Amino acid sequence: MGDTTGTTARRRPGLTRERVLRRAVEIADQDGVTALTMRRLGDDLGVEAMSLYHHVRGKDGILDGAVEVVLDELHDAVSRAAAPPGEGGWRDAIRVRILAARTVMLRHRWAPQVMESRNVMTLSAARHVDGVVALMRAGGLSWDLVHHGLHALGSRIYGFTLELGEPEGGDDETQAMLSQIAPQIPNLVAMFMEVAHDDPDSTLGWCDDQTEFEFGLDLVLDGLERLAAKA
Amino acid sequence: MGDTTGTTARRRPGLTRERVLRRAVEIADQDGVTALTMRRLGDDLGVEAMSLYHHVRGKDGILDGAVEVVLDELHDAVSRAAAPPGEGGWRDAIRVRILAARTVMLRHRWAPQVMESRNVMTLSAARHVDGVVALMRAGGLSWDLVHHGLHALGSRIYGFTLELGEPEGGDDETQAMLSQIAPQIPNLVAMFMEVAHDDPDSTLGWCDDQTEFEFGLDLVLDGLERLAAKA
DNA sequence: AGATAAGTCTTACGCCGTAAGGCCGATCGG
DNA sequence: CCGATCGGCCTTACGGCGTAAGACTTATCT
Repeated sequence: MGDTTGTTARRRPGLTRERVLRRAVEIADQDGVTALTMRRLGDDLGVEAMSLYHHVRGKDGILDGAVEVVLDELHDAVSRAAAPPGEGGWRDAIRVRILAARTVMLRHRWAPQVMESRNVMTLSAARHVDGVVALMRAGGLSWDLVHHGLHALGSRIYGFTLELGEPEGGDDETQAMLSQIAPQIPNLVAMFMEVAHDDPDSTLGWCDDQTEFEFGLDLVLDGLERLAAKA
Repeated sequence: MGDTTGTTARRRPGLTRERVLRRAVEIADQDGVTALTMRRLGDDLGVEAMSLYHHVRGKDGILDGAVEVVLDELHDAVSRAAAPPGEGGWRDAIRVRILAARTVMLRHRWAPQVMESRNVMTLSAARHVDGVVALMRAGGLSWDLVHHGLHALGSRIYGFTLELGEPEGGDDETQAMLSQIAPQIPNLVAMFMEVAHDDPDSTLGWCDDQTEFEFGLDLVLDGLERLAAKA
């Protein structure tokens, strides 16, 4: 009380929560989230690891903060991409928002993992979801349908779906083992052959992430739209 | 060569890969995957941590193996649940399989996290997917639609979807903060109020996982069915 | 009986997150 | 102007992690 100047700071910090978190995101972007270590982060900032604790709650605080940075970035991207209200249907409006969110997530490949591994329902996350909810409501969906719809979208609402077990058939060993077990999964093999045939110039990694993401997204949005129309 | 008895074992092991992995799963089930550590696992088996390395590739091998155990369990459950072929549509047949898979995942809450965090495309996983592919093909879906369908299902095919940020509004602090930011997420708040009103006896955790899982699953399966019919 | 080799244990290293406390220097009350 | 105050940073240390290296133990085979 009686804080005349409005600041009680006795010394100007060389470090800042912002600076710490921004560098944390950079490290995770460049070298993966496992490289994001208190000592490494301190080194990168020209500081001892323990000094970080004056600006951040600890490792968990850094992870939370890094996600927060990404979500802010997501918010910006979504805001820029959002069409003025009242143009087109709710379905396409949501589609645009989510695809904008996805462009951010693609810049921070570690973020999905981290977000899934902890309870991320911060203000920035909630505001993004809130925006989608608003569009659904404006489109005439019932609260109940909105609720189920959010669950159906799942993490897709943030622009990502964690993918299990891409083929990854690079090295000879993998190839050999694959041909070993191929008889036990004939349908999968047939599918690979067929789809690879359609798109010859891709020996591996032949699944187009963007296409598959949009396919799944549209499947869900179409389903919701149909349920909304039926009601 | 010339191994007359068929076994070269010089000494009966007190440990076994199977015993190690089974205990690993039990630890993860009981105390979470962070409690699954080499020393802890060794202790539980009455053995030093380093002894485990003669039966398992290391920590990664244990994690992979534990997932493998779960996937085998999943395979059993799915096999038992699978209707004899030719009964009913492919859609419902797949639905039954996936819901059976889900019962297994609910017994091993750590498994989704671990499965997402590494490339799980082992034989048991592949066979499960292969079975779903077979049903889709029998139902007349094109290879292309099958492929997209797998992506759309995502990890739901294994019976789980990782959920982001359940409300979790237990303690007073959370409640206070929530009422603080409520004005910034009016639509979400309205939805919570409405849905909570429909189901009064649930102050929190009011999202029925099973219901939501099935809703999302049906949304995807319905979408695929419609696309298949249109072709 | 001696050799062999698998199974287990011992020791040790370099990481990790962080608790506890000391030092420095900018700011403020007098 | 000066000494108290306290925020910012550093030092040291602890316990836990995964695992490399190698010694010991013991069941089996020749």
